Amino acid sequence: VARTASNATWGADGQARTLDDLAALCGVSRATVSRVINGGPVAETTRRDVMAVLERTGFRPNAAARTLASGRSGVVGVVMHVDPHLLFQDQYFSQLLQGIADHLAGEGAGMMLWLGNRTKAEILDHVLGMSFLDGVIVSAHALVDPIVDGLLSSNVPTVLVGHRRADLSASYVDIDNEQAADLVTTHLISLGRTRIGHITGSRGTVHAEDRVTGYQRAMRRAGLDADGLVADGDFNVQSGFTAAATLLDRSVEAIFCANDASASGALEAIRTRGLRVPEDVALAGFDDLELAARLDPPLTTVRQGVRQQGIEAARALLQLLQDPERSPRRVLLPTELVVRQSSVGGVPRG
Amino acid sequence: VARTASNATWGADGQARTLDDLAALCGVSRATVSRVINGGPVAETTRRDVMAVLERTGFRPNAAARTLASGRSGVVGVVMHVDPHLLFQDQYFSQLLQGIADHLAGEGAGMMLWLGNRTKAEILDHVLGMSFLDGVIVSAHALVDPIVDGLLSSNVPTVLVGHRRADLSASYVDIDNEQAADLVTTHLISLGRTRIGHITGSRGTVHAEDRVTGYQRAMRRAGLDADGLVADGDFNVQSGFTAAATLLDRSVEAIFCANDASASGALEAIRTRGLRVPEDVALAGFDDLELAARLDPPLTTVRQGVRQQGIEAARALLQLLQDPERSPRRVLLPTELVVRQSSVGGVPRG
DNA sequence: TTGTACGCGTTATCAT
DNA sequence: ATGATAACGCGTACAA
Repeated sequence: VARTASNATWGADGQARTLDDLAALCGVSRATVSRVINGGPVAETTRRDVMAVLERTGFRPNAAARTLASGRSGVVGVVMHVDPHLLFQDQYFSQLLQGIADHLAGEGAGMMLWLGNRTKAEILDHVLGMSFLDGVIVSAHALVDPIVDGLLSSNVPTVLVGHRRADLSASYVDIDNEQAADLVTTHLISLGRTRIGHITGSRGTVHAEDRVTGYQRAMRRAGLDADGLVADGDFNVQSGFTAAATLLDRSVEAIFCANDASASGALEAIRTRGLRVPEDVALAGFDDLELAARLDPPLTTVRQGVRQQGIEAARALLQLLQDPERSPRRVLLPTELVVRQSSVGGVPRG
Repeated sequence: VARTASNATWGADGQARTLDDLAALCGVSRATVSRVINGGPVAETTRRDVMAVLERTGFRPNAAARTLASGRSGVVGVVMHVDPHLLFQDQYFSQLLQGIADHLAGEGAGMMLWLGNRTKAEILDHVLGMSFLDGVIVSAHALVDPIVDGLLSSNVPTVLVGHRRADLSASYVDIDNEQAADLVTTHLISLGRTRIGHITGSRGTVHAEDRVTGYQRAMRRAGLDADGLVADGDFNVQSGFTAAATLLDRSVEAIFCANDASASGALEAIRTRGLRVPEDVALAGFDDLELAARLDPPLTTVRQGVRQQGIEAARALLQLLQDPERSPRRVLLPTELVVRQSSVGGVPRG
């Protein structure tokens, strides 16, 4: 490579590799070329000339140098630290990821991704090590999570998907899990069932705990007893099957599952006992992923726009980056009860 | 912020922000601190002292500056440009992604991800714009793909997952689709069936075309007629249902589907006609994702270690980066015929 | 409108 | 073993 005083270099093919190369090629200063690239004030004729050379050489600015000089990389981190078995078993995280990726790509932002294949401490360290990141989106589902804590106490702009009580001053996108769970439970109660069980999600996650709380609230309000009618699951199909068996032993007439996947497991368990849905046992899930409508019978559930949550999280982060002085963004997305045949499809009981 | 001649800065909290800060704090030169961080030759006592300050301040080197100076970022790109509907509908891409992410994380490498939410031209441009990437892994499934072409003709170290005839000189990880398809088809033939149909994957993809070729090869070798017994699908459940209906009209006795998802659709179509699997129609898929073993009856299929392909792709890329002079890495992973009840489970026919 | 010159925070080379 | 000092390639005040 040849090198001049102002660090211009040419590759073997004669292509321009640095701003100085183009400056020399165009007979202008490096600053002018930089202005053409970044949309600064440049005479129209000059711009035209430089653009031509730019096209011809296929020049690409060095991203690292650009980041170092400007302090921005155009790249955000996305952290979804989830048990691998849970990660893509249903479409929850896929949809979340797609929503985020869609919006970021649409805005021209890049995305670094961390999935749950290391310890939380390692991931936090790695993410913070990527100091060029403009910001981070992190799934905040666990009640105690060093990654979330670490990011929030760092100076990296951060948006949570989900939130804990302690995260009230952070930026986040979430739904009102408690309210939604109350709604489904109340729906099941309105069918005339009294022994209504609940299959929880993974204990220790915000989603699971809030949905339990919502379920209990609805039961209490209706004067119904929820004791012994809560069986722990972990958002998984298999756990739904197992937990449902427990509840069926206690002769429940309805089951509200913390998500659609566990509801599909519960459905299987009910069938296995020779019971009918919804005649003998009414069933409801949570999420309204594709799966729900395809079950037989189609599943009553709570629709939460998971993909939309991803989009909103990305949007919130980019807004935060654009205007760092702005106060935290907090987005609470609406949910909707979707009534299908798993709760009201059969012949009414009473 | 305070600033000395050698660009040392302190944040409001007194934390060290640059190497020069630590140098000043330790009473050594910036070079020495750098050596401590990167494992250069340093006196044991000095190292201990610097390490202590390093811990205390929680110092993190600026990644952009490091990349600019060293020419390496420790970040690789992963491009999976796929139709959103196909992306996470079955677990193929999830598993691939997880394999890649696992290995990269294990080796301490970062990962930038591009999914298929922009045009190929836009994605290629964006990826090449991230000039700090040490290398790229790209899914090469389409027969014509500007992303793959662009990356291969760039000077970015690239590993393909899948490959076309034209990519023989590139680095790639793949399986022998033609051979595997031949194997399944031959298995169905060995059951005594003669009218064996094939539901293709998305035409224009390497996987789909190679599997058609393998199917045809097996049929020809057995002296069987494949004319009119090939129905186009697109790797999707729905397409499997539709294509199977077509084939059933032509009274096939067996169907080989290009993947498990379309096989599950075909299964549904067969059932809808009141036919039995495998007594009336034997069925086989491709991939052996979780889905396959869970179908009723469990699906005969070809096991390809999708997750393993991801791991191997990541491994190949990292090897390439470690030793750039090395010749291209080409990995052809084995496949395995997994015989389940969808082909041999019922009462034999003849 | 354009050019000059400095700064971004490292790594790496070369003396010492 | 350690310390100057020169890259690395770009952004951007400031001056012209």
